[in-house]
Amino acid sequence: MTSKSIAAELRKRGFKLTPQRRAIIDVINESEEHLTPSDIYSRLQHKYPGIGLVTVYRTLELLESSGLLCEVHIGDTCRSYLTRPGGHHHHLVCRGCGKVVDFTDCELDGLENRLVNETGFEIDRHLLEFMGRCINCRKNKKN
Amino acid sequence: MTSKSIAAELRKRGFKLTPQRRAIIDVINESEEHLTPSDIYSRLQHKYPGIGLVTVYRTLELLESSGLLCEVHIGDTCRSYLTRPGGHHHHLVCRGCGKVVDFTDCELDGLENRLVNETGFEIDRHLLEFMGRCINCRKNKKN
DNA sequence: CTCTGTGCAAAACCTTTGCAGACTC
DNA sequence: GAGTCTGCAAAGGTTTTGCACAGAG
Repeated sequence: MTSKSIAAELRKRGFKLTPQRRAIIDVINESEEHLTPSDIYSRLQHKYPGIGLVTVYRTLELLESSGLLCEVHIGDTCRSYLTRPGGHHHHLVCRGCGKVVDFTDCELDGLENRLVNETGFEIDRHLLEFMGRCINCRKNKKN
Repeated sequence: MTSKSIAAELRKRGFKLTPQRRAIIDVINESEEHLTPSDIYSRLQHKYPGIGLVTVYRTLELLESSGLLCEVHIGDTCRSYLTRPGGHHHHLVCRGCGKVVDFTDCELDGLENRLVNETGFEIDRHLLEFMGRCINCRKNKKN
């Protein structure tokens, strides 16, 4: 998702598009990795000093509740974010460099139906992530 | 996994089996829900007062690194724990009451192979959870 | 202009660490 | 007994909140 379309989406929902929000979106968007709030904050210091950590938190909450960001769970922390390609998708995360590759088709319908039948649950969401090492980290040995 | 076998497992690894650890294991084990460290701490207060929150944290770390506990990610917090049935398995979590049902066969080999081929990643782990409402919460309307 | 957003400071949590004494094996 | 484990206190982080001012629409 481009930062432009995120900006448009925000406007559509009646939120203001401030330079701070734009900067935060840019930082997340330019990264191939998933970023924690402090990651984002420290990257902002270089390019857009003066933005407060509080603003980062508030912007992340806003973007997340609008469905414009998604979380990555696998790995060390559970609070790291990515811009969302839009729609249903899942992540393949590199444990070396943190790079995230998305994929969309998760082939879980059969399993989901079976679980519904067996348990009586009503299922409305699932979380699927793979973790491993990306091709570069495998070559470099380190990481 | 029974608390007895967890205790045995601990001993096998050379850890001491203190009353505090036993109490913490019991509390987690007796719950159908996934529990956060403070959940566990507050349940301990009733039955085993005097145990410190610090001990809860240390015991959770110990149990987790021994593979005797596992985390639940979907939902509000990412730090909630369950005793582990042992071996590869996944969770189906009720958003109403927090109840967790395990299942083992995740049918992800095909998908995993495809991702390996397409991305060059080496995949060593995956996280799969379903969330919904259990049969009781559906009946009760509330939750 | 209005009303949302920001930054600062501080509060509220959550989690980890250091240390002396207690307890398991 | 030896060495791990616990509890307390305190430190270190992270996240949230209150409030006055600034800035987007």
